[in-house]
This record gives sequence, structure tokens and C-alpha cells, in this order.
Amino acid sequence: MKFTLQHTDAHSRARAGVIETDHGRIETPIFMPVGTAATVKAVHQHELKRDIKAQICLGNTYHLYLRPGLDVLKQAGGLHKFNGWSGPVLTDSGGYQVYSLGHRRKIKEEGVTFQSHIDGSKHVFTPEGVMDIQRVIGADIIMAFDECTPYPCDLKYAKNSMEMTHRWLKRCVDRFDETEPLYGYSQTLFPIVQGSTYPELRKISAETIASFGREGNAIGGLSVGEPAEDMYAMTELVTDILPQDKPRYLMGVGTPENILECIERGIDMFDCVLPTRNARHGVLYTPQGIVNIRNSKWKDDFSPIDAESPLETSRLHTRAYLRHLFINEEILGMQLASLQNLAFFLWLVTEARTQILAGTFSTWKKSMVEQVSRRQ
RNA sequence: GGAUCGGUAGUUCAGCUGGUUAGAAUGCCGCCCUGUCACGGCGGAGGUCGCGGGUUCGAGUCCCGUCCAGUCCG
Repeated sequence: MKFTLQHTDAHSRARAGVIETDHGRIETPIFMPVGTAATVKAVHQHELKRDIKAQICLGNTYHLYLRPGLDVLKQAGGLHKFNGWSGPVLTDSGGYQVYSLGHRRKIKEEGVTFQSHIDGSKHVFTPEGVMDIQRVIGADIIMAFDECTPYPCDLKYAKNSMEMTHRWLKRCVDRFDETEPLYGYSQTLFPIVQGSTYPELRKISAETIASFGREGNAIGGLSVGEPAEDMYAMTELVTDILPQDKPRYLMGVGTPENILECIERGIDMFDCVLPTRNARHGVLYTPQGIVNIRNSKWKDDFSPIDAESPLETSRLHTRAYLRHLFINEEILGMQLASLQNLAFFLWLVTEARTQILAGTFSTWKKSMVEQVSRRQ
């Protein structure tokens, strides 16, 4: 993987750059659609590539390990061949599941024992094991195994957890560096900053993570319920410490507003389930704000879903029709809404990049934040 | 014409021998979701119990009449 920083905004920390992987180029800042179980829910790979113009997608170690399992992935020749997405892939390590599946896991120094949400069977995830699994999945960018701490989180717990995540990182790096990719293209490992909402911990964690000198760095443990101001403060503090010449990935963020605010604070990569999950629940993101398409006000609104969308489906179909599909629980509704939201998120970061390169990011961002967070 | 069963929320139905502000499901209206246990979660509105009498301290519930719908018999 190679990262080239092209331009840094004169009035903020915002940057534009290019990441090159063996599966293609990624222009940053970028939003990465989440495809947990080898699919971005309700969206086909062709749509991702041709219509949404996604440049990289996520997969999840925990979910793919459980299903289809490592045997199948290995036989398939890795995730790219298995699901037919030929662009770059990033896999989360299962660190988020340490948080989200908190009621069915046990953390020890050695690793985490999960009870499968599918059949209740027990599985031990160690830092070494998670590296091996991600070798088998074959993502271009793989993530260190960490603990995403909950919010709120007391200082003592946050400190102990962060220190364990750092020890786990050393184990991840050692295993990663002593193993080889399985499918003939290169992989890279991103470590993850933790430290909850404590500035003193975030500082230590960012310095520790930076000292490993990996090709890119991530910030985790945010967007778990803390106030947005805390998220912004932690992001800003950390991006000031992480190296300028490496991409920075803010994990799990966020709303269009969150993304703009964090681009301004020096983030290059984002992922979030919000555009896809909310799409399936009838919430649309548009340049003019947020739409709950199930609301009765759209019943006879024959204007397009999003008149300015690069998507043909969002220009062709009306809000009244999309509402009808949702009210009737037609699958096409979720498909159209997912396309709309992902296309909008990709448009948003692409436009941010254009503005950064043109030197007009700050003023554009200010008016955009207001627009995209309005409710229609 | 006779017998019989039923009529309770927009809809389909619960409401035991009469006893606090008549429930559920679904539909309707709205909100939530941030490295996906998620076509999920939460909340709200909505009923003069077909109608008219009667018995009773008290009736969705018992009695009489009446209207409507179903089933069976002539």
C-alpha cells in the first residue's frame, strides 16, 4: 500500500490524498461502505462499482469467520474472489464486536471468547488468531485486534483496556510481520488508537500507535454514544499526533455532519453502517437534508427521491413511490434507499476532496453541514 | 317464515360465573439506529362495546324489543 498526501487545507487540518493498493486506487477523504458478511446489504457489487462509485468496502472478521468460515474463504481464494468485488477491501478485526456483543463475550489478556450469535458455540479470538483469519480473508487493509470501549467508561477501565489494546497490538504486529499474504497481493495492518474520551489517554495511545510506524493508523472507540463534541475533540487531539504522511481512519463514523467535521480535523477514511442500516429503516440522506420516507407527507409527493443525485434510480423514482415500497415492505424499497444513501455519502466525500484541492473547503463545509443535517 | 350463532379500535378478534381508567394483534402516526446480533427497536393516537328499553349499588357481560350479517331448516 502506498499513500500520497496531495494537499492540506490552508485553514484547517483537512487533507486530500491517494491510497494505492493492489486492488486499485482510493482517493481520500473516502467513505467506505460496510459489507459485514461479504455483501453490502441490499446492494449489488456492480451497483457499488458503477453507480455508487465505491472505491473500497469493508468486511468483518468475526462474521466471516463464523459464516461462511475459513475453509470456504480459503477454497474460494479470498474474499474478493468469493463475493466478486474486485476493488480494495478492509476488514474490521472483531474489536467492535468486543463492544457490540458485550453480553456474549469474555475478555482476558490472552484474547476474547465469543459465544456465537448464530449457534451459541464458543470461539476464542486472540490477536495472533485474528491476524491469521484476516490473512485468509485476504483484505488489502486489515485491522489490529482491539477492545472498543463502551461509553461511558470510567478512567481506570479505559486505561487498563487501552494498555491491553497496546499489548495486543504488539502481538498483532509480530504475527503479521512473520506471516505472508496467501493470494499473491500485499496486505497492510492498521493499528487502532483507543483511550475513550480521556485526552490524557488518547495522547498516550496516539503516540504509542504512531511509534509502530505502520502504513496507516486508525482511531477507534468513538461514535459509541458520547457527545459529538467529545468525538471531535478526541479526533482533533489524535490527528495532531499521528503522522501527516500516513492515512488516518476514523472507525464507525458517522453522520454526514460528523464526516464533514472530522474531515476538517484531518481524517482521511470513514466507514459507517448508518447509510445502509438507516436506508433499510426508511431514512434517506440527501444534499438537502434527512428524509424519513415513511412519513405520510410523502404519500403524494411526486418529486424525485433526489433530483441532483448521480444515481438514475434516485432521479427516476418519486418519493411517493419509494414510500409506497416501504409501507408495503417491498425489498426494492430497501435497495433504492441503500443506493441513495451510499451514493450521497460517496458524493459528499468526493465533493469535500474537490473543495480541499480547490482551497475552498472551509466555507463550503460550513454551509454543507447546515444543509445535510436539516430534516425535510 | 322458523331455529341458531354472531355484532367490541380502521381490520381480525380476546374479554371467565356482572365489579376500578374495555385488551391484543395488525393497520395508522411519529421517533431512534454511528468499526451491522438489526426488513430491527421504542413510543403515540384510535372504541358513546349495533340501536332502544329494562333488571341492578353497578351491564360489553343478564332480560325484552329492534336492526344488520352468517349458518341451518321449511
